[in-house]
Amino acid sequence: MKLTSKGRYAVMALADLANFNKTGPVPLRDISIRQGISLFYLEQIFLKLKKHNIVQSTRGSGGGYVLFKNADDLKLSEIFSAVDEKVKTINCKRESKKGCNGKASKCITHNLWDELELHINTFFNQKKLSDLVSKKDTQIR
Amino acid sequence: MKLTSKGRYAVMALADLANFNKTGPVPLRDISIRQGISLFYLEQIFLKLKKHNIVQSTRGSGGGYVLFKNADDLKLSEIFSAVDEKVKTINCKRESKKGCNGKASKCITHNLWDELELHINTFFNQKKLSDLVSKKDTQIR
DNA sequence: TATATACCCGAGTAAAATAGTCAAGATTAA
DNA sequence: TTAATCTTGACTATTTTACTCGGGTATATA
Repeated sequence: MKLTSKGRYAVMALADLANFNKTGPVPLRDISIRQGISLFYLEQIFLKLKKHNIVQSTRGSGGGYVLFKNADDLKLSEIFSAVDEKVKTINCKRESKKGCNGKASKCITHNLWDELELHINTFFNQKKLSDLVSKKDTQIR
Repeated sequence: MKLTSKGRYAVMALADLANFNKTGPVPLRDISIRQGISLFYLEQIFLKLKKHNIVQSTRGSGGGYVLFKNADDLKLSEIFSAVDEKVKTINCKRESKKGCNGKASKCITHNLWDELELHINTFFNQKKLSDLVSKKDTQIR
Protein backbone atom coordinates (compact mmCIF):
# COMPACT_ATOMS: atom_id res chain seq x y z
CA MET A 1 0.00 0.00 0.00
CA LYS A 2 1.26 3.38 -0.75
CA LEU A 3 0.56 6.98 -1.36
CA THR A 4 2.22 8.43 -4.38
CA SER A 5 4.41 11.48 -4.57
CA LYS A 6 1.69 13.28 -6.40
CA GLY A 7 -0.65 13.14 -3.45
CA ARG A 8 2.08 14.03 -1.03
CA TYR A 9 3.24 16.95 -3.13
CA ALA A 10 -0.31 18.20 -3.53
CA VAL A 11 -0.80 18.33 0.21
CA MET A 12 2.58 19.91 0.83
CA ALA A 13 2.03 22.54 -1.84
CA LEU A 14 -1.43 23.43 -0.61
CA ALA A 15 -0.21 23.70 2.95
CA ASP A 16 2.45 26.04 1.69
CA LEU A 17 -0.16 27.98 -0.20
CA ALA A 18 -2.36 28.26 2.87
CA ASN A 19 0.52 29.84 4.72
CA PHE A 20 1.35 32.41 2.09
CA ASN A 21 -1.80 33.38 0.25
CA LYS A 22 -3.03 35.95 2.74
CA THR A 23 -1.06 38.54 0.84
CA GLY A 24 -2.26 37.58 -2.64
CA PRO A 25 -1.62 34.95 -5.28
CA VAL A 26 1.38 32.69 -4.79
CA PRO A 27 3.35 31.71 -7.89
CA LEU A 28 4.30 28.08 -8.31
CA ARG A 29 7.92 29.04 -8.58
CA ASP A 30 7.92 30.12 -4.95
CA ILE A 31 6.31 26.89 -3.82
CA SER A 32 8.70 24.93 -5.94
CA ILE A 33 11.67 26.54 -4.27
CA ARG A 34 10.31 26.45 -0.74
CA GLN A 35 9.13 22.85 -0.87
CA GLY A 36 11.81 21.49 -3.18
CA ILE A 37 9.35 20.16 -5.73
CA SER A 38 9.92 20.33 -9.48
CA LEU A 39 8.16 23.31 -11.01
CA PHE A 40 7.00 21.30 -14.02
CA TYR A 41 5.56 18.66 -11.80
CA LEU A 42 3.79 21.25 -9.70
CA GLU A 43 2.21 22.66 -12.84
CA GLN A 44 0.68 19.29 -13.61
CA ILE A 45 -0.62 18.95 -10.10
CA PHE A 46 -2.11 22.42 -9.91
CA LEU A 47 -3.88 21.95 -13.19
CA LYS A 48 -5.82 19.15 -11.59
CA LEU A 49 -6.38 21.08 -8.40
CA LYS A 50 -7.79 23.92 -10.41
CA LYS A 51 -10.11 21.70 -12.41
CA HIS A 52 -11.53 20.42 -9.14
CA ASN A 53 -12.05 23.91 -7.74
CA ILE A 54 -9.50 23.57 -5.01
CA VAL A 55 -7.45 26.53 -6.15
CA GLN A 56 -8.03 29.60 -8.27
CA SER A 57 -5.46 31.07 -10.59
CA THR A 58 -4.45 34.54 -11.68
CA ARG A 59 -2.40 34.83 -14.81
CA GLY A 60 0.34 37.19 -15.73
CA SER A 61 2.89 39.04 -13.74
CA GLY A 62 2.06 39.11 -10.08
CA GLY A 63 -0.26 36.19 -10.60
CA GLY A 64 -0.29 32.80 -9.01
CA TYR A 65 -2.66 30.58 -7.12
CA VAL A 66 -4.90 31.06 -4.12
CA LEU A 67 -7.06 28.60 -2.24
CA PHE A 68 -10.62 28.41 -3.43
CA LYS A 69 -11.98 27.96 0.06
CA ASN A 70 -10.72 28.28 3.58
CA ALA A 71 -8.12 25.83 4.77
CA ASP A 72 -10.45 24.63 7.49
CA ASP A 73 -13.11 23.76 4.96
CA LEU A 74 -10.79 21.79 2.74
CA LYS A 75 -10.76 18.08 3.45
CA LEU A 76 -7.66 16.11 2.58
CA SER A 77 -9.89 13.59 0.85
CA GLU A 78 -10.84 16.27 -1.67
CA ILE A 79 -7.19 16.93 -2.40
CA PHE A 80 -6.31 13.30 -2.91
CA SER A 81 -9.23 12.60 -5.15
CA ALA A 82 -8.43 15.68 -7.23
CA VAL A 83 -4.98 14.40 -8.08
CA ASP A 84 -6.22 10.88 -8.76
CA GLU A 85 -4.91 9.45 -5.56
CA LYS A 86 -7.39 6.66 -5.18
CA VAL A 87 -7.94 5.13 -1.82
CA LYS A 88 -8.99 1.91 -3.41
CA THR A 89 -7.38 0.54 -6.50
CA ILE A 90 -8.04 -2.95 -5.35
CA ASN A 91 -10.48 -4.40 -7.72
CA CYS A 92 -11.74 -7.86 -7.14
CA LYS A 93 -13.29 -8.09 -10.55
CA ARG A 94 -11.02 -10.30 -12.47
CA GLU A 95 -12.72 -10.92 -15.75
CA SER A 96 -11.75 -14.55 -15.67
CA LYS A 97 -13.68 -17.51 -14.40
CA LYS A 98 -13.57 -16.78 -10.71
CA GLY A 99 -14.30 -13.08 -11.00
CA CYS A 100 -15.99 -11.15 -8.26
CA ASN A 101 -18.78 -9.07 -9.65
CA GLY A 102 -19.68 -7.52 -6.31
CA LYS A 103 -23.11 -9.08 -6.30
CA ALA A 104 -24.08 -12.70 -6.24
CA SER A 105 -20.56 -14.09 -6.16
CA LYS A 106 -18.45 -11.86 -3.98
CA CYS A 107 -14.89 -13.01 -3.65
CA ILE A 108 -13.79 -14.00 -0.20
CA THR A 109 -12.03 -10.73 0.56
CA HIS A 110 -14.51 -8.38 -1.03
CA ASN A 111 -16.04 -7.04 2.16
CA LEU A 112 -12.62 -6.54 3.64
CA TRP A 113 -11.59 -4.00 1.02
CA ASP A 114 -14.89 -2.22 1.37
CA GLU A 115 -14.35 -1.84 5.08
CA LEU A 116 -10.78 -0.68 4.59
CA GLU A 117 -11.84 1.92 2.09
CA LEU A 118 -14.40 3.23 4.51
CA HIS A 119 -11.86 3.31 7.30
CA ILE A 120 -9.32 5.31 5.33
CA ASN A 121 -11.88 7.66 3.87
CA THR A 122 -13.08 8.43 7.34
CA PHE A 123 -9.59 9.47 8.26
CA PHE A 124 -9.12 11.75 5.29
CA ASN A 125 -12.58 13.21 5.61
CA GLN A 126 -11.87 14.29 9.14
CA LYS A 127 -8.54 15.86 8.35
CA LYS A 128 -8.57 19.39 7.05
CA LEU A 129 -5.79 21.31 5.42
CA SER A 130 -5.83 23.67 8.36
CA ASP A 131 -4.76 20.80 10.60
CA LEU A 132 -1.40 20.88 8.89
CA VAL A 133 -0.54 24.54 9.06
CA SER A 134 0.42 26.75 11.97
CA LYS A 135 1.52 23.92 14.17
CA LYS A 136 4.81 24.25 15.89
CA ASP A 137 6.71 21.23 14.69
CA THR A 138 5.12 20.99 11.29
CA GLN A 139 5.85 24.56 10.37
CA ILE A 140 6.93 25.65 6.93
CA ARG A 141 10.66 25.75 6.68
CA MET B 1 -2.99 4.67 -2.64
CA LYS B 2 -3.29 1.04 -3.35
CA LEU B 3 -2.87 -2.47 -2.19
CA THR B 4 -1.03 -4.73 -4.55
CA SER B 5 -2.16 -8.05 -5.92
CA LYS B 6 0.41 -9.80 -3.83
CA GLY B 7 -1.24 -8.76 -0.59
CA ARG B 8 -4.68 -9.50 -1.91
CA TYR B 9 -3.65 -12.91 -3.17
CA ALA B 10 -1.95 -13.73 0.11
CA VAL B 11 -5.12 -13.02 2.04
CA MET B 12 -7.29 -14.91 -0.42
CA ALA B 13 -5.00 -17.90 -0.44
CA LEU B 14 -4.76 -18.06 3.34
CA ALA B 15 -8.51 -17.77 3.70
CA ASP B 16 -8.80 -20.67 1.30
CA LEU B 17 -6.23 -22.57 3.30
CA ALA B 18 -8.10 -21.93 6.53
CA ASN B 19 -11.16 -23.51 5.00
CA PHE B 20 -9.46 -26.64 3.76
CA ASN B 21 -6.59 -27.52 6.05
CA LYS B 22 -8.61 -29.33 8.64
CA THR B 23 -8.06 -32.52 6.69
CA GLY B 24 -4.33 -32.12 6.19
CA PRO B 25 -1.89 -30.17 4.05
CA VAL B 26 -3.32 -28.30 1.08
CA PRO B 27 -1.24 -28.24 -2.10
CA LEU B 28 -0.81 -24.92 -3.87
CA ARG B 29 -2.21 -26.38 -7.03
CA ASP B 30 -5.61 -26.72 -5.38
CA ILE B 31 -5.55 -23.14 -4.15
CA SER B 32 -4.39 -21.98 -7.54
CA ILE B 33 -7.36 -23.61 -9.21
CA ARG B 34 -9.94 -22.63 -6.62
CA GLN B 35 -8.89 -18.99 -6.37
CA GLY B 36 -7.77 -18.49 -9.95
CA ILE B 37 -4.25 -17.39 -9.01
CA SER B 38 -1.14 -18.37 -10.97
CA LEU B 39 0.61 -21.33 -9.36
CA PHE B 40 4.05 -19.85 -9.88
CA TYR B 41 2.99 -16.63 -8.26
CA LEU B 42 1.51 -18.50 -5.32
CA GLU B 43 4.81 -20.27 -4.82
CA GLN B 44 6.57 -16.96 -4.45
CA ILE B 45 4.00 -15.74 -1.99
CA PHE B 46 4.00 -18.87 0.13
CA LEU B 47 7.76 -18.84 0.32
CA LYS B 48 7.50 -15.54 2.12
CA LEU B 49 4.62 -16.68 4.25
CA LYS B 50 6.67 -19.64 5.33
CA LYS B 51 9.72 -17.57 6.18
CA HIS B 52 7.54 -15.48 8.45
CA ASN B 53 6.04 -18.50 10.18
CA ILE B 54 2.57 -17.98 8.90
CA VAL B 55 2.35 -21.36 7.23
CA GLN B 56 4.12 -24.69 7.54
CA SER B 57 4.97 -26.94 4.64
CA THR B 58 5.10 -30.66 4.02
CA ARG B 59 7.04 -31.82 1.01
CA GLY B 60 6.46 -34.67 -1.30
CA SER B 61 3.41 -36.51 -2.42
CA GLY B 62 0.40 -35.71 -0.30
CA GLY B 63 2.17 -32.63 0.99
CA GLY B 64 1.17 -29.00 0.94
CA TYR B 65 0.72 -26.16 3.37
CA VAL B 66 -1.08 -25.72 6.66
CA LEU B 67 -1.56 -22.64 8.81
CA PHE B 68 1.04 -22.22 11.51
CA LYS B 69 -1.47 -20.88 13.99
CA ASN B 70 -5.20 -20.65 14.30
CA ALA B 71 -7.06 -18.38 11.93
CA ASP B 72 -8.36 -16.35 14.84
CA ASP B 73 -4.85 -15.67 16.06
CA LEU B 74 -3.58 -14.50 12.71
CA LYS B 75 -3.78 -10.76 12.18
CA LEU B 76 -4.05 -9.46 8.66
CA SER B 77 -1.23 -7.06 9.46
CA GLU B 78 1.08 -10.05 9.88
CA ILE B 79 0.12 -11.32 6.47
CA PHE B 80 0.67 -8.04 4.71
CA SER B 81 4.01 -7.41 6.31
CA ALA B 82 5.14 -10.94 5.42
CA VAL B 83 4.60 -10.33 1.73
CA ASP B 84 6.19 -6.88 1.86
CA GLU B 85 2.93 -5.04 1.61
CA LYS B 86 3.99 -1.92 3.38
CA VAL B 87 1.40 0.33 4.89
CA LYS B 88 3.68 3.27 4.51
CA THR B 89 5.91 3.78 1.54
CA ILE B 90 5.65 7.49 1.90
CA ASN B 91 9.01 8.70 2.87
CA CYS B 92 9.55 12.32 3.54
CA LYS B 93 13.29 11.98 3.52
CA ARG B 94 14.35 13.46 0.30
CA GLU B 95 18.11 13.55 0.43
CA SER B 96 18.14 16.97 -1.18
CA LYS B 97 18.20 20.38 0.44
CA LYS B 98 14.73 20.38 1.88
CA GLY B 99 14.82 16.86 3.23
CA CYS B 100 12.80 15.77 6.20
CA ASN B 101 14.95 13.84 8.59
CA GLY B 102 12.14 13.14 11.02
CA LYS B 103 13.78 15.10 13.79
CA ALA B 104 14.64 18.75 13.94
CA SER B 105 13.26 19.64 10.52
CA LYS B 106 10.10 17.70 9.98
CA CYS B 107 8.42 18.40 6.71
CA ILE B 108 5.01 19.93 6.87
CA THR B 109 3.14 16.69 6.28
CA HIS B 110 5.30 14.40 8.35
CA ASN B 111 2.93 13.97 11.25
CA LEU B 112 0.07 13.34 8.88
CA TRP B 113 1.64 10.21 7.44
CA ASP B 114 2.49 9.00 10.89
CA GLU B 115 -1.12 9.33 11.93
CA LEU B 116 -2.36 7.65 8.80
CA GLU B 117 0.01 4.76 9.28
CA LEU B 118 -1.25 4.31 12.80
CA HIS B 119 -4.84 4.47 11.65
CA ILE B 120 -4.42 1.78 9.02
CA ASN B 121 -2.32 -0.44 11.22
CA THR B 122 -5.03 -0.32 13.82
CA PHE B 123 -7.47 -1.62 11.27
CA PHE B 124 -5.31 -4.49 10.14
CA ASN B 125 -4.30 -5.37 13.66
CA GLN B 126 -7.92 -5.80 14.65
CA LYS B 127 -8.82 -7.93 11.64
CA LYS B 128 -8.12 -11.61 11.91
CA LEU B 129 -8.04 -14.18 9.17
CA SER B 130 -10.98 -15.89 10.85
CA ASP B 131 -13.06 -12.78 10.19
CA LEU B 132 -12.98 -13.67 6.51
CA VAL B 133 -13.96 -17.30 6.61
CA SER B 134 -17.25 -18.97 7.40
CA LYS B 135 -19.33 -15.94 6.70
CA LYS B 136 -22.33 -16.35 4.51
CA ASP B 137 -21.68 -13.94 1.71
CA THR B 138 -17.93 -14.21 1.75
CA GLN B 139 -17.90 -17.97 1.56
CA ILE B 140 -15.47 -19.92 -0.55
CA ARG B 141 -16.94 -20.53 -3.91
C1' DT C 1 13.67 -48.54 -5.63
C1' DA C 2 11.12 -45.92 -9.10
C1' DT C 3 8.00 -42.49 -9.78
C1' DA C 4 4.95 -38.88 -9.18
C1' DT C 5 3.81 -35.24 -6.25
C1' DA C 6 4.92 -31.27 -4.13
C1' DC C 7 7.74 -27.68 -2.16
C1' DC C 8 12.27 -24.69 -2.86
C1' DC C 9 14.67 -20.91 -4.90
C1' DG C 10 16.96 -17.78 -7.90
C1' DA C 11 16.69 -15.39 -12.13
C1' DG C 12 14.48 -13.20 -15.80
C1' DT C 13 10.89 -10.34 -18.29
C1' DA C 14 6.86 -7.70 -20.00
C1' DA C 15 3.59 -4.41 -18.86
C1' DA C 16 2.01 -0.75 -16.21
C1' DA C 17 2.45 3.07 -13.18
C1' DT C 18 5.01 6.85 -11.54
C1' DA C 19 7.83 10.78 -11.59
C1' DG C 20 9.56 14.06 -13.98
C1' DT C 21 10.69 16.90 -18.34
C1' DC C 22 9.80 19.80 -22.16
C1' DA C 23 8.04 23.02 -25.69
C1' DA C 24 4.99 26.19 -27.29
C1' DG C 25 1.40 29.18 -26.23
C1' DA C 26 -2.01 32.53 -23.74
C1' DT C 27 -2.77 36.14 -20.38
C1' DT C 28 -1.80 40.11 -17.73
C1' DA C 29 0.69 43.66 -14.61
C1' DA C 30 3.84 47.08 -14.77
C1' DT D 1 6.54 46.05 -24.80
C1' DT D 2 8.36 42.92 -21.68
C1' DA D 3 8.69 39.82 -18.12
C1' DA D 4 6.11 37.00 -15.20
C1' DT D 5 2.96 33.50 -14.85
C1' DC D 6 -0.45 30.16 -15.87
C1' DT D 7 -2.11 26.47 -19.72
C1' DT D 8 -1.80 22.41 -22.24
C1' DG D 9 -0.41 18.31 -24.43
C1' DA D 10 3.10 15.30 -25.32
C1' DC D 11 7.13 12.86 -24.25
C1' DT D 12 10.62 9.97 -21.60
C1' DA D 13 13.13 7.57 -17.98
C1' DT D 14 12.75 4.96 -13.96
C1' DT D 15 10.65 1.98 -10.89
C1' DT D 16 7.37 -1.28 -9.48
C1' DT D 17 4.40 -4.99 -10.23
C1' DA D 18 2.92 -9.22 -11.80
C1' DC D 19 4.12 -13.02 -13.59
C1' DT D 20 7.06 -16.77 -15.86
C1' DC D 21 10.60 -20.19 -16.05
C1' DG D 22 14.04 -23.73 -15.11
C1' DG D 23 16.21 -26.61 -12.45
C1' DG D 24 16.46 -28.15 -8.20
C1' DT D 25 15.17 -31.17 -3.32
C1' DA D 26 12.26 -33.97 -0.32
C1' DT D 27 8.90 -37.55 0.49
C1' DA D 28 4.87 -40.83 0.14
C1' DT D 29 3.55 -44.77 -1.89
C1' DA D 30 3.25 -48.38 -5.21
